[in-house]
Amino acid sequence: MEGSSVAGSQDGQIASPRRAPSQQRSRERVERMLAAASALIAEQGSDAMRMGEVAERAGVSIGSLYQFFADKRAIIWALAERYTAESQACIAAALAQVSDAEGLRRAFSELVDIYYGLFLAEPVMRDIWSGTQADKALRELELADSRANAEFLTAVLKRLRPAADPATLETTALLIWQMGEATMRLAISVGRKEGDDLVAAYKRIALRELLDQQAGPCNVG
Amino acid sequence: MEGSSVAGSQDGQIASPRRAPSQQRSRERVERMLAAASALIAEQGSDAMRMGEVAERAGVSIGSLYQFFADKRAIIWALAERYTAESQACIAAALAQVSDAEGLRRAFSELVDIYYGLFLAEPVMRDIWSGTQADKALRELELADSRANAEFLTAVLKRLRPAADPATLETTALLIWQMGEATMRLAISVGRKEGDDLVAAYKRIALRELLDQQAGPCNVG
DNA sequence: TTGCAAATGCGAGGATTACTCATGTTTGTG
DNA sequence: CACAAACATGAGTAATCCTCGCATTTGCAA
Repeated sequence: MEGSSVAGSQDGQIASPRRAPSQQRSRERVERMLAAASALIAEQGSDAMRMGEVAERAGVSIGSLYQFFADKRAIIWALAERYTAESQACIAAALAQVSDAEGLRRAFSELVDIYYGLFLAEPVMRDIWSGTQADKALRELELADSRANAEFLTAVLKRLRPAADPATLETTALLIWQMGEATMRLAISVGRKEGDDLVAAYKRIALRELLDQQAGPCNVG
Repeated sequence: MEGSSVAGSQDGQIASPRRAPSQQRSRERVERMLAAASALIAEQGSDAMRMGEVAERAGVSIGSLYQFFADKRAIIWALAERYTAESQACIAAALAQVSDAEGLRRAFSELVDIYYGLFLAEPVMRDIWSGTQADKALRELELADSRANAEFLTAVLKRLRPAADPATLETTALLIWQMGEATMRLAISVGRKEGDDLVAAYKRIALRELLDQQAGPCNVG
């Protein structure tokens, strides 16, 4: 977010932070490193990605790699940050204009489709979010990302239902969002057809909840 | 499931399988290995668990460890299998007797509470299911487990709604279940109070869907 | 231009760790 | 008791992440 394309890593203990590239030359090299890492993750998964291979493919030495990234996770983190920033902007744009129930229905449906497409199309994002995150820091980034995304949903709900309890709306939005991500993960790990069905079912369930917020269950006794 | 408490591992390539303990002595040693691994995972997480430390704490040599477990993941796999078997039995028992809507409501609610309690109380299960699964095989085990659990839910739904499309019921059950697991993961990674709220909200959403299966959205459009 | 400090680049080597294997020991069984 | 199979051992191997001292390039002020 704040111009930090390079990160030190953390897992409770702080690893030595790294220099941010200040020259044009090194900025380009860092880009090549990230591109190489992205390609390797797409091919083999982040777990099988080797730092030496990243360096080789980027045309730099292993030492240069570690000049800008504190450790292996820092590279994955940097890539993840890019995706989250990108998708957050997309989500904010989709939900910003919503002012009524029908608008929410359309925007949410479209949003889910876009997200689903992203999951299907981006091997790197898929890998990073799909369980290869043996990493506390990454999980926390994911949680922060979920919260930020849910925030947009909360804002819409508050506009549509000003009388409702704000805390409840926040909980609902976070849950709906988290459920959506779980659905995506499930959907991409099963066949395409079953995945589509699952996403459609999620849409239905989520929309029912989002649009019918104030009512209790319908015909349950 | 079939008396196999010891597993070889796989990730596409099959690692050399290991001997199953046939003597009383070795069965006890294998138990000590699993207990040691469980304790270490509870303390530090499976990622930080060191094979040498497992062996040391179990009072066996590193060689003996590898006599019964093909690799590190095989130990985690074995522990995970125990938990899934245990929880599947629990779920089957809870849902077997359900024959009407009110019964489903009670059984499902109780089930979610039990599962939530399990997540909160079992550091090992939490660690294994909560993202430290940098492992394709484990994710597949989790998916198989989800399917098996959802199967019980599907069976109930089919009993309650014999007229409904079976494929739709299956999709719904799987999705509801996966959403539940996602909710648990989220709930244990936020504070206790927020976690409880999330679980409660999940219960409400899931039950609305489970009990109101055949109807469309209530007052939408 | 020149001098110099800071930034960048390099890769052999240190450190860690999962896992193997040759060898010795124990157990069940005819 | 003999003997094969199961079990136990731990030093050694291989793979990999990351460090560190030193060489080179860049920006900039004198």
